[in-house]
Amino acid sequence: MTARRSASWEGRPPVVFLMGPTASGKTTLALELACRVEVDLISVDSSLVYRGLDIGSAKPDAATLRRFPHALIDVREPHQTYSAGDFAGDARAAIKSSHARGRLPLLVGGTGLYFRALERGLSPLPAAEPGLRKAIAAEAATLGWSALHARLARLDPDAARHIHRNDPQRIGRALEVIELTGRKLSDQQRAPLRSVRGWRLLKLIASTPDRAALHARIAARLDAMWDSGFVAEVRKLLDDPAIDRDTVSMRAVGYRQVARHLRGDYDFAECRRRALHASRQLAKRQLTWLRGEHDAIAMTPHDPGVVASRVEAFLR
RNA sequence: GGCCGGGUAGCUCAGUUGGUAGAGCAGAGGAUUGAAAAUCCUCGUGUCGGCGGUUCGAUUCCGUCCCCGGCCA
Repeated sequence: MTARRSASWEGRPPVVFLMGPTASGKTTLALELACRVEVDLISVDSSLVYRGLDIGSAKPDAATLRRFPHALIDVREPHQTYSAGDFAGDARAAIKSSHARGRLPLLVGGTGLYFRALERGLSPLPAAEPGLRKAIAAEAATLGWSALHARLARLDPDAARHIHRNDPQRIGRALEVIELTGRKLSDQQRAPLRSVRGWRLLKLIASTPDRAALHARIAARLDAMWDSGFVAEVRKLLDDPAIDRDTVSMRAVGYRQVARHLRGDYDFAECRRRALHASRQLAKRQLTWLRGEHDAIAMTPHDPGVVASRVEAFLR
């Protein structure tokens, strides 16, 4: 409809975020928006980055992606890792190139940390170092995580105060950063975040009428996944010797439960039950992130015309 | 219709030798700095099926009625 093209955006170029919990209909809404406004779609989703995670991640199908190309989908092999830091860099580059072509970047997804890392920036910390991470995990296996938390309390009392003693992931990361930099994590996090916001930002949330409606959508979508061959997809991924159940991509909701079912930990009925539960818990955590987005506007996903005019008004 | 079990949190159940009750699961709220679909933290008042009786006090004992199983007819 409105073909809005200019050689470049003068002043602060616009960016739109479309956030929402799993199964909220945000992808459909983004596609409908893309039919009405000229946008460049950029995915903000920690699972869609992996090639081969298609059915269980609710990735748009190949035909849809050809018609509506998305940046940051299928940018890693399933045995590799991707991080918030990777995302912040990649997304910034994608936004920049979109602006250079005079277009509107539309970031759509449900990964709260990725949105935050992009909007507010990250402290300048080193990336994960797989060997060191493995060494710390091995140490924890013999000494116990409480011993490592105690060590953190010696090396960086402030960080230890903020990290719960039962939180192995954050204890490990803190020790990793201290080891890699020779400095306290808490000191490095105190430095102001270098947020690179040179844009005007419109934040939209795809919401459902209530929690029960979201739960119903989650259940229906999961059923459709089983019918589309989700189990076979996971079996094929696990055939790759580089992939096992500790692989980051296999910890995603649904994939983890199916992998355990395929290993014989429980039957398919139990697998379905657990996958449904995990999906609902994910949605709940996503909603917690979204409640913190005070400057975002909630939209019902079923009203693409309204959303489009909202975006048009923002561009004007 | 008779006999035997049950009826306690959304679900499955425990328990109170009579002093108005607690686990698991489900669910909810929160945290979130390179694994984030990850990793953690916190949260349990419910006519103890209804009505009566005994008792200072009944969810607990007694009676009766209702409901759900099982067996017998």
